[in-house]
Amino acid sequence: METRLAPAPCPGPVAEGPPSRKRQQVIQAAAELFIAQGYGAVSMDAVARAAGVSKATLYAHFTSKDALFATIVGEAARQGPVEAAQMPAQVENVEAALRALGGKLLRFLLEPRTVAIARVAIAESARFPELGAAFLASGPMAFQTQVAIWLGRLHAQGAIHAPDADLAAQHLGALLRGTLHIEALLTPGFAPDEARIEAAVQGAVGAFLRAYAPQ
Amino acid sequence: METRLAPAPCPGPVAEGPPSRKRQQVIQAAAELFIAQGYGAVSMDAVARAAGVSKATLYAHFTSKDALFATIVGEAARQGPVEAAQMPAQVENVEAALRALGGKLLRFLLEPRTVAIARVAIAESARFPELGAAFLASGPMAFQTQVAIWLGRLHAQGAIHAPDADLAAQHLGALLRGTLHIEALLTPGFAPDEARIEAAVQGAVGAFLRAYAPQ
DNA sequence: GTCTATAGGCCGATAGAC
DNA sequence: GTCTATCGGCCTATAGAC
Repeated sequence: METRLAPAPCPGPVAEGPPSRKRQQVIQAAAELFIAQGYGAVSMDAVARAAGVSKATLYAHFTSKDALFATIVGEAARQGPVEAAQMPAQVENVEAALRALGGKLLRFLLEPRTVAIARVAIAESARFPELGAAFLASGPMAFQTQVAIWLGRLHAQGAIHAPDADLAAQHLGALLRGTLHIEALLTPGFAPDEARIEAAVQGAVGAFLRAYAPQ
Repeated sequence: METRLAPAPCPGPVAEGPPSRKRQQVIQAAAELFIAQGYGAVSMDAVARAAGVSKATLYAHFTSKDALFATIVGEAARQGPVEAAQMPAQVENVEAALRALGGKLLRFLLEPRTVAIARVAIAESARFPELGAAFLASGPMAFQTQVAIWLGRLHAQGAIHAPDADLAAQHLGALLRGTLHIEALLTPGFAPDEARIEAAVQGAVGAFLRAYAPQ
């Protein structure tokens, strides 16, 4: 539900193994490898080598390659896209606020790391269903829920006309993603220039405001 | 590497090797396996077994697993989503026409086979860049180009107001996809009920028409 | 062209010393 | 906890008979 509003209330270790130094090395190295190359292309040997530990140490901390992968991607998905500060309760200029939010979202979605994580999550969601669900819930859905609340507030203020705030949030997100998102997912090294991003944001916000203008 | 760029005009041998019976068996079996399970999870043994041939025969027709995979997915991507017949030159009821088109597109995008192909293409686009590009060009982009032409015609007729038909087509597609597409990609076995699909189409077309109404 | 049989290598996971 | 060394298996790809 909430992305990154407050630090976790329970700071203790959660699942398996203490947060030792080698364990952190493993997690960081594995994250880089899995995100960059995907599940199948990364061997436990490669993880061990990159982390500077032996394979036996690897298996002392994670019971299997699957478990390691699930841990890595699960944590990576929990990095929320936009902070709540991006959606102020009171706005004087709706268009400017939407453009700021849209620019933040779209730029986040197109970051190479974000794209790589999404690609891995989509690729392995068939093998790890709970992983796909977790990514969906803590990523796109969490963001959309926040936006829906915000748009509902704007509607109550009369700044926009969106009786169904959930649908409006879905439409806003969809318009912003446009085709850039799928292009990025299918094109390794995709990096649109700033002008195209800004144009996409402007076009999306324009269409959204025409569709959801007050009266 | 033997990616096919242009669709074969008619029957007849295409790339390498004659279209023998065993070859067709291999292609069909490999397509099913790759689409269902992805590149890494499918072994050449499994393909040979499913096709009812030996591995040696496999390698007699395809030089490597990579080449076989590229052939399969390249052909799968070429199955266009919507025929041009779905976009008549003259429309009396714009909303009804958009709903028909949108329903067709969304239902196609959510078909299990379509989702599986998209998932595989996204998953392996890092390893096979030309594959991602081919999928993008012959899938989403081809459809969007057709829609843009159609919307441009509607604009000229005064049925809608879309001075930038390309942008309008992008927005229409985005609104239709909404969150259903990404949900399907991340959720194995995702099957939204008809009511939800119809509601999504109706909401998307409604928003599109408000944003692109003539005056 | 198609088969059987196998080469040769890399992978995930473990045993046992320290 | 961490290491070195290794096992058993499955993988891609090939050799040679027919």
